[in-house]
Amino acid sequence: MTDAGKNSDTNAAQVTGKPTLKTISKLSGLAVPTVSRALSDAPDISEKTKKKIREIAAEIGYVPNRAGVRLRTGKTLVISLILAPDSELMPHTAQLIGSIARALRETPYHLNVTPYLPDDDPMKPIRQIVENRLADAVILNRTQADDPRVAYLLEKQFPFATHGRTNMSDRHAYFDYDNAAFGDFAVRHLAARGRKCIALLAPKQDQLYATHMIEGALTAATDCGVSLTVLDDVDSDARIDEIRAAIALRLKDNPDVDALITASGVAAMAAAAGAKSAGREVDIFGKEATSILRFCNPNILTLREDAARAGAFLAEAVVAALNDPLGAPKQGLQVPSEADFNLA
Amino acid sequence: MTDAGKNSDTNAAQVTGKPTLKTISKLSGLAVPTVSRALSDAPDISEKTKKKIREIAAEIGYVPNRAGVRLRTGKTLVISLILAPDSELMPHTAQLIGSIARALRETPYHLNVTPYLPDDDPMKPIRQIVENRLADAVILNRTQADDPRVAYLLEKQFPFATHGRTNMSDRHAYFDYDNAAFGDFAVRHLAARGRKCIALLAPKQDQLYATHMIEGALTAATDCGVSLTVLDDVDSDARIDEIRAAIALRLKDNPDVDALITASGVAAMAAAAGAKSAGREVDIFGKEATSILRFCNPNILTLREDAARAGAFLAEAVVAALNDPLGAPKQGLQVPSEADFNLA
DNA sequence: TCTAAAAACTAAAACGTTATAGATTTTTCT
DNA sequence: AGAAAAATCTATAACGTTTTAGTTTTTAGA
Repeated sequence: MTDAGKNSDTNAAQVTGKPTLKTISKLSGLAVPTVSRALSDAPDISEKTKKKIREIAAEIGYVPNRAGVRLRTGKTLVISLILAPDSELMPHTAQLIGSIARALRETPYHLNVTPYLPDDDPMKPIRQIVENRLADAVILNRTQADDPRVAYLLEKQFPFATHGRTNMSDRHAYFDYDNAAFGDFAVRHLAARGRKCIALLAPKQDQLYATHMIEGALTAATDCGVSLTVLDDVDSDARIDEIRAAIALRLKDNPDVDALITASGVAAMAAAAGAKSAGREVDIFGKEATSILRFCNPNILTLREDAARAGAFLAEAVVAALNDPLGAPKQGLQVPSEADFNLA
Repeated sequence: MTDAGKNSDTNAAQVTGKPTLKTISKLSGLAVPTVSRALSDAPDISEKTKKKIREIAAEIGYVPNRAGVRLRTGKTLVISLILAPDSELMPHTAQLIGSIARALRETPYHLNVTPYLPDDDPMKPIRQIVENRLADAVILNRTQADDPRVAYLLEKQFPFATHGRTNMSDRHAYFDYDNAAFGDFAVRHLAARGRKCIALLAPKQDQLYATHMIEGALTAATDCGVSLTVLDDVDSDARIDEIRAAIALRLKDNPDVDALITASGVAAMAAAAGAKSAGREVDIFGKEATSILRFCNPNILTLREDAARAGAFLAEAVVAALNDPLGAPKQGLQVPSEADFNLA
């Protein structure tokens, strides 16, 4: 066979440099497309050939060139995490990022990070990614109930998953915490400690998690026969002293309040300080905080959110959406168990 | 000219889809390489042509295809941030990531995140990136004094920057905090408050920042006439109660200690709790903590580390290393000013 | 005005991959 | 044994870019 002869001529040569399909082609005497199809387990390649090629590939440590794949297929092999400005300041975000990236190691996808500034149009990075095909899918790490980015991605049929639900959640993959259960648990726990007048600090914005939290807290309050007031949350972007002062003010305006539920760890700490400076003894129940809050005074009860689990789930969900665009979107909810609470 | 004629024939056609050099070529009647060279401002293209091509490119919103560039040039246009397992748990890491990525928006580079697990070989991700050319440069976010990754990258002449100095720092770009100045300031401040017997919790490992911290603290202590003891830091991977207990134990073993300096915010909080549970009144000075620590009891004095500045610097430093591999590596040090301290 | 040099442009090739269509070999069936 | 069918493999082309080595045009020089 002239072919085999021609190939074996060049066998010895050119084994330096990063191995490519061409390298395997030369070493095996098979054509480049055959090698490609063998490695992708195509049906029209014999088992014997596949085995041989896989062995050579393993031996020389062949790794597909991403640029080649990308150019040919149009896939970027990149998943982009859209980082909202305020989430950079949340202690769990690094863990979320790390766990997404770690889960993606099992896949061909790499994680890239796309942040934007408070003044930026949140749609801009999304549009750039979709229009210029900078990624195959995106993960949104904080969403609003009516998130225009979600609407856009759904319209464009661009694969994505969100951290936090939206009004369109039945149509997309997400991971969220069961904030209704949190509100419920917090109220019941505080009621069991003898608290009668509980205030919940809820953000003004269009945030679904606050809605859920309030729902859960309200029904539990009715159930337990305690009162529940919803107060405007303090501006978490403000300076820390201002937060404390704002909370002290709310407590003065509501003299009967003997317990506070907050949506964030920072707010919880500020609440603790605000309560102290107002000379009030209140229980504080905070969400989304690190366990170090236990060391605060007054004690802060917290719900531990499992960012690592969220990240792993989001990675799997978004890869599932890529592999099966028509399948049902993966949806996960962390229902808090007793063990997730750091109680005093 | 047959050429112009041929091109104008197809002018109207094929303006759909993502614009490429070919699109501009057709619209302008110039060859693809001419367009390419015009856009990269090559010397052998006339100004008139350049202007024309740039206008068309802007009008149709041309963005170079990354896969094409990547395949042809071998550059990935990616910078990879190596995320150490423990840094995922540090509150500043998300901000570091965000600020690196934001700074890179001014460049053609994208940021991707490569985490590894405590059990993983730290060299593995680095080797993969270098050998398979998964990125053009890396940023290491925590380094040891004798970091094998740094040695490897130097040997391979692979561009990188580190967050934290090493023993080889004169040969690579880095950003670090001036921990000697921190140690100095902490001791002087505590001495000024009347403390006489200060303990510093330092990690056992091969960490240069601890060495610097101790150096600064020791000279200041001699200067101020107070005593300084260096104690083994507690294992920050341990459960939070264990950290607290470990600190209480150290305080019992050192009955004269009336102030503690810690290297991390978590340690500072644990120290506060440990001191309280040991019934001791000590001042605590912690580094690398969020300002919420101010609300703790006992009060914690902290040095604010500017993660955003670190990230922006690292991004610039690594891009500079890419653009000028032979130039002097960019090195930055955050020298703490009075304003960086959150004092009680 | 003619030639040499400089300026401006183009043709061809290549990076590594995969899809399509076609070619060859082997197997199966009569 | 011969033809049809199935199995296996290959040649070609293309994705979008840039580099190299030309080719053509313009300018400069005599």
